[in-house]
Amino acid sequence: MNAKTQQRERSHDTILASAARLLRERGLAGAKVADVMRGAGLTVGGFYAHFESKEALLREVLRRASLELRTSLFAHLDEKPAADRVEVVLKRYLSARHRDETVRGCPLPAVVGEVGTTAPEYAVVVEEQVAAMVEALQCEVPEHDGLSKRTVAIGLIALMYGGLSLSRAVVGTPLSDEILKACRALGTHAARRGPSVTAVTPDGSSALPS
Amino acid sequence: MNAKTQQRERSHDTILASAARLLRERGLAGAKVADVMRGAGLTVGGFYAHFESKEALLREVLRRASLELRTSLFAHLDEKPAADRVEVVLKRYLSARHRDETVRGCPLPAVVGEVGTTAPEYAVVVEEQVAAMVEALQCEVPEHDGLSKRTVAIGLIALMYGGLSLSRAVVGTPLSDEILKACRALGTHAARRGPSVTAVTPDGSSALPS
DNA sequence: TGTACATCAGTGAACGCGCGTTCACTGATGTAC
DNA sequence: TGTACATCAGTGAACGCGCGTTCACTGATGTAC
Repeated sequence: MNAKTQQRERSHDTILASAARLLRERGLAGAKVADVMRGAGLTVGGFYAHFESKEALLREVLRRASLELRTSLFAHLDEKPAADRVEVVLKRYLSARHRDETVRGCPLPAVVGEVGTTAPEYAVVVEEQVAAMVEALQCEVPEHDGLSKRTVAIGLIALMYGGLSLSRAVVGTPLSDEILKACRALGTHAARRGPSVTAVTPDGSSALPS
Repeated sequence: MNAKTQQRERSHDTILASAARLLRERGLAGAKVADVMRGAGLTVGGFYAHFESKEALLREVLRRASLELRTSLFAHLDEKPAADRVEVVLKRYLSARHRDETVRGCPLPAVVGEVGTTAPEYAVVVEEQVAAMVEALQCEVPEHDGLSKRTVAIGLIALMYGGLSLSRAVVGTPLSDEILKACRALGTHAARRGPSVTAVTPDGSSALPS
């Protein structure tokens, strides 16, 4: 292992780290090559010795950031009772800390809108990463009378992603915290065993709404 | 009313309509002034006789598009039984049609990500419009044992926005339809009356999960 | 009613700026003898 | 070990392109007499 080769690998990693930060903070279009390199303590010109293109870099960064998120989101879940695990994930994802630490955490809020509009070239990567999230989360969903675990997992991911995105968009207003709180509550409620409509009241009458 | 004045107003409206289409299809940065004017059958140069800036135009468009969405989303709800109304709204918002008709419908999926990252100057408008959606939806939420109507409304909006956005980002894959379906199901379930955990089974034993 | 002038919606080219990408060059590190 | 040459990570300026905005101009419509 050369000093040269070592330097090269170190730079490569620094660029990836800088790009990951900027991608989450500013999105695909906002993560500019010159800024990424500046963030890595380098100059623009050197970029193309490390990555084929901006697109190739961001694809790689998306994969890594997404894996990182799953790791931290599902960390130490085995220490929690099975019935609480979804709630723990909801609390972690829909926390004020996760909202405010734009530099870390979930890359989706900064990316999904662009992929649906001007950057469809990242659709495959996003699909892979959302699918991976679904796979991971559905293992933690408790038995549910009305809905499949996969259905609950997908719905919760949409709720979490939507809540965090909206909360970030209106950050600074009271609505921002309210969104996080409401999504945690609704998510926790929705993941419960239920469907409450088929439940029966203690006196034996049906609780079905008219 | 002059022919000149009439022409001016017609152009103004055409520009707004063209911008509304492009904003939903390509987002804030993607709705380029030249394209908006071309879409209105005009040329770039004339734009600044109608609007102070691109930002002023898009602000106006966001307000209008958002109002339009609420109107169509809550239309004819009085014809449905009160208990079904939330489900109707969920079905309308989370439909394949709404996903595919990018040119109409909800402007949020194309906009929220940018507002949270590179376009915070639209945060106030977005906050207003999300708040208006919450106000409108909470009136349709049925009584709920565990959660306030407002909490349910906010959660459902995050779920709908998140589901539609993700579904659009992965459009073309099987996951896209699956997301819409799962969000409809989870949303319908979550808006139901009970917290199911306090329900009691017919034989009188508690249904509380261990 | 006709004529001369004023108004103004819209045109199209240009300006300034920022971006992704390329490329000739530099200088430190590595290699051959 | 020392010397001459090769390699290659990184530099910084330039290229081509696209964007928001400006502005001198055009020509149809409106107004005054």
